[in-house]
Amino acid sequence: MHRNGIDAARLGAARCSSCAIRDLVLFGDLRDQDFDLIHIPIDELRFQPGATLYSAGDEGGSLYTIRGGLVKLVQFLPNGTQRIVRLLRRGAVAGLEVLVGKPYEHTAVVLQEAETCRLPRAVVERLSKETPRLHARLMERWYQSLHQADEWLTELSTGSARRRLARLFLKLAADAPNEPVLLSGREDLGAMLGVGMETASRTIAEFKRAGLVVEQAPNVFVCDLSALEAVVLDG
Amino acid sequence: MHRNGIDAARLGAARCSSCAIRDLVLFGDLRDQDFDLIHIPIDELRFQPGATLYSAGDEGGSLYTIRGGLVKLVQFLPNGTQRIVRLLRRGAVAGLEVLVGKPYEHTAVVLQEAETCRLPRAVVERLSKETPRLHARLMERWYQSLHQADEWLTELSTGSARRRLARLFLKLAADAPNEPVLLSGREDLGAMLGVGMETASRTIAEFKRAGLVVEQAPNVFVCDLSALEAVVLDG
DNA sequence: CGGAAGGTTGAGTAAAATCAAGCGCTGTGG
DNA sequence: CCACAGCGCTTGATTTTACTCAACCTTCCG
Repeated sequence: MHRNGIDAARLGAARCSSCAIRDLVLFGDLRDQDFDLIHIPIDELRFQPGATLYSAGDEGGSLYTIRGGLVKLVQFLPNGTQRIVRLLRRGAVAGLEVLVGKPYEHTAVVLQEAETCRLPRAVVERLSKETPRLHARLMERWYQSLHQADEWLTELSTGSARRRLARLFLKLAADAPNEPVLLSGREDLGAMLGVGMETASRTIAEFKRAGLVVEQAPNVFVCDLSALEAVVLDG
Repeated sequence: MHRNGIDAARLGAARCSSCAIRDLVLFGDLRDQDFDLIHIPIDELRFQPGATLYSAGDEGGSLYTIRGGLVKLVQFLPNGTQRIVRLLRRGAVAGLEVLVGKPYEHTAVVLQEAETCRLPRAVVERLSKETPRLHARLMERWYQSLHQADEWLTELSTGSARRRLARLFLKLAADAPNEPVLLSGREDLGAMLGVGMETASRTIAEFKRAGLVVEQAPNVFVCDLSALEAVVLDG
């Protein structure tokens, strides 16, 4: 089911050559002449929190470059529980699997208002045939995803709940220290760390009591990074 | 440290055009003329159990196509414990990360005698520039790795040790039912499931008592697949 | 024969799941 | 304006699970 129609706001056709975050996005080092090859417009879409970019099992029509905001990739287990396998932020690409002809593997749900560029599969395939520059970019994106997947396993699914939570905070704080870390509810937190939501809640509470984090507003955390480092190491 | 010199037996230069598993390997649909582009020989290497293809942090010189056997990719945590993040079998590629200029992310250790083709980075890059056919193959390999990483997280790092073990047996038995499943020791088993080795041992013992598996010889298991399915579902 | 490595098993402890109750918002309708 | 239902979160009590430390048992091999 495509909820794009109701959840997404179309901002207009993207003009990649004047993209503000050109150095980050998939099409970043294409040239104007490359774009002459395609005549399908690339839509720029804005999604509100809770909106779904696509659902697991859907036939993949498009990739999405995340220009801003936060998107979770969720995988459902047969038994009904769900697990968040990755978080996508500015510069990441969602839905790479459509390039090998597979349906979407995850459900992509927006956590923080997200701006995206929707790249129809045909466009990427066409450009990919013609311009080797795009290949390097594509491989980087595959690599980023794989790297994050491995990290997720070793850092967020190993050790006690305390350690996992500490590592999550550090990871989220990494690219913007001094900025508070935004989360999206205890349920999601549990699904990221592979623990129950009660355990997530209790562990957060414990961190707050110990002064490791301060919850400024619901789901907005100021972190004591060096203290969190200590938790990761000493337990 | 390169242990290849002592651990690997060089079988000779590979002739891809007459490869026995041509439809599986990375260079499977290249043509003779493609190979004219390179003059670096591709070595065919055989590794004994325990041998290391490469170590995490090494500057990546080569990719390895796994032609047979079994290889584990291990990631070490700062605290010293290790976690197996993936298993590579026939047709898989190890060390893709060198294609984006990164050092190896994991240590690749042979579990069952492995036959490999070592593809120097320069060869893959050169061929990749010239022949678009290789791109599709490369993307498939990235996809396979990413897919397996996600599966590993949701299936082998979620739920009780019983469920995880059952899912592991099912996964290993999947592509050759009726064949016994080969494992490589309780320590590795724990590192795959993210549990201690004692827990792995106890859980195996429990499965044996319940008749879910029979250990024909050390680390050789005959599995009752439907009974294992039941464990995954009902706990 | 003795030693080492891998495996098993037990007892005690720690951690997390589970079940359940209660709290504090927010939005809705009387 | 207040009552109340609903949701997300917290917290407690209990049970289950896995970790830890330790002993012991094989098997293999010098």
